[in-house]
Amino acid sequence: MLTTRPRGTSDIIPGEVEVWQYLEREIRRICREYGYSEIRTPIFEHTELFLRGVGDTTDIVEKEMYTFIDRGERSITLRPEGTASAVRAYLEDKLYAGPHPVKLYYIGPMFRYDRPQAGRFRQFHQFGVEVFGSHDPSVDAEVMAMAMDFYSRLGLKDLALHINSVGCPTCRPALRQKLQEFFRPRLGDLCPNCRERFEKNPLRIIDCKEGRCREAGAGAPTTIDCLCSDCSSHFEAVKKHLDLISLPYQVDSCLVRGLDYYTHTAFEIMAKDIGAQSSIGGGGRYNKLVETCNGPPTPGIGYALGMERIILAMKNQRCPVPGISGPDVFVVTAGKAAASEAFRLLFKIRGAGISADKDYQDRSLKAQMKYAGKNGAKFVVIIGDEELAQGTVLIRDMSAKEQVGISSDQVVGYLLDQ
RNA sequence: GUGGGUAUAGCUCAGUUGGUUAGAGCACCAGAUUGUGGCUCUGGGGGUCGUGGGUUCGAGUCCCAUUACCCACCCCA
Repeated sequence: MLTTRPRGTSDIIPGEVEVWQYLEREIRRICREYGYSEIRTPIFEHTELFLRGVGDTTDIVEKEMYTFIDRGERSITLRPEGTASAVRAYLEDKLYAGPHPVKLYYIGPMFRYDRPQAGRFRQFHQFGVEVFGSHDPSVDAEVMAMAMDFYSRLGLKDLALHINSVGCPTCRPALRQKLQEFFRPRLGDLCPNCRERFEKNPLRIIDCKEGRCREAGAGAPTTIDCLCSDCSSHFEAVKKHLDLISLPYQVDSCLVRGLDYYTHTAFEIMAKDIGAQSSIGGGGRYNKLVETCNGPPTPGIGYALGMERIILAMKNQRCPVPGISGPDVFVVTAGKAAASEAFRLLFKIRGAGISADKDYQDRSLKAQMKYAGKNGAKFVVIIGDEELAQGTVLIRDMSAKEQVGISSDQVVGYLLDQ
């Protein structure tokens, strides 16, 4: 072997690809039902899009981006997430000029330079949705509901929806100040990481998973304590809408997502039993992001899930995946002379829209039958010297274990009737 | 970026205190049945034991290094 696949990437091979195709089918179906249209954006973008969009103090931007200089000396980055590109396209392709809200979805690979572990890869796949142009809290609820609906369609259970409000530029400064006042005397108790966050983004301290920071943060002011009246009433309305459709959730005032663009609503869906990387999807509102990208003031909300993690959860919970069927017909030959006729017949059968295959390994009749059986062929068409001489073939129904002889020009018609 | 674990056939794994020619199951191929699949039986192919050093009369086994993978921290989907 010349080389292996790069670290943190994977091949999706036959036998595994079927669950991906199933997921993609279900994604397209639910998106159509909820009124989302697909958008496909480039896999790489100008680096500045993510610096501005995702936020240059985030871990993603600081240490996880695949950034390189192209031959035209432009700084290019393999997209680490989908929202920034969607916002860029919303502006660049002037989607803001059309009717609102604009509801988009995407499926595709994302890239983050992390140490791989269970449920975490350097190239991974996200399905995400974005809604531009509505402040309505019912949209927040609908995005969460759609996510939960999607999981339940796949048969996933035991998921927890955590929600929070992270405030807006009106209430952030007050929260920031309160947090700094609270943590200033406890700075020594915090992890080195959080000591840096103290200046840059004190909000993140209450979201830190380190034991010492959790202890130091006990009793710290929460985002919810400091919400301005707009944020507060929006959050109450979101919860009301979730209640209206009886969607269970838990308020987690420590939930602060790692992307800078979130305002108001933030949420995350957690799964047990998929390892330490238990977040199976997350999102939130980003009412200032379009402006940050030099667009007109436009509210937005989005959500994304990691497809690898979904598949992991589905495996662990033994969720059924629709089976893949073998070819409808397998053409088997006995004797060299029959091969030409079999090849001609194979294409006639395929020409009628029936899936059909044959042996390519010069195997014995018995081995061909075995191969056909293993591949799940529904019917086997058998041609040997005798059939060739008589202008007939045998058609064997594999599950019924019965076979009939018919004239070779009636084969397609016979198969179509089955 | 930090820590722990693992590496033997295509896959899952045995391999004792270092000791003859490194095994099993599954998978693959063939035969039993010279024209008929799933079951059974028999046989076969396939391994520089991750890589590079070292210790030893002798290393899959012990030591060192290295790489890859897995898991966790962190971060996130």
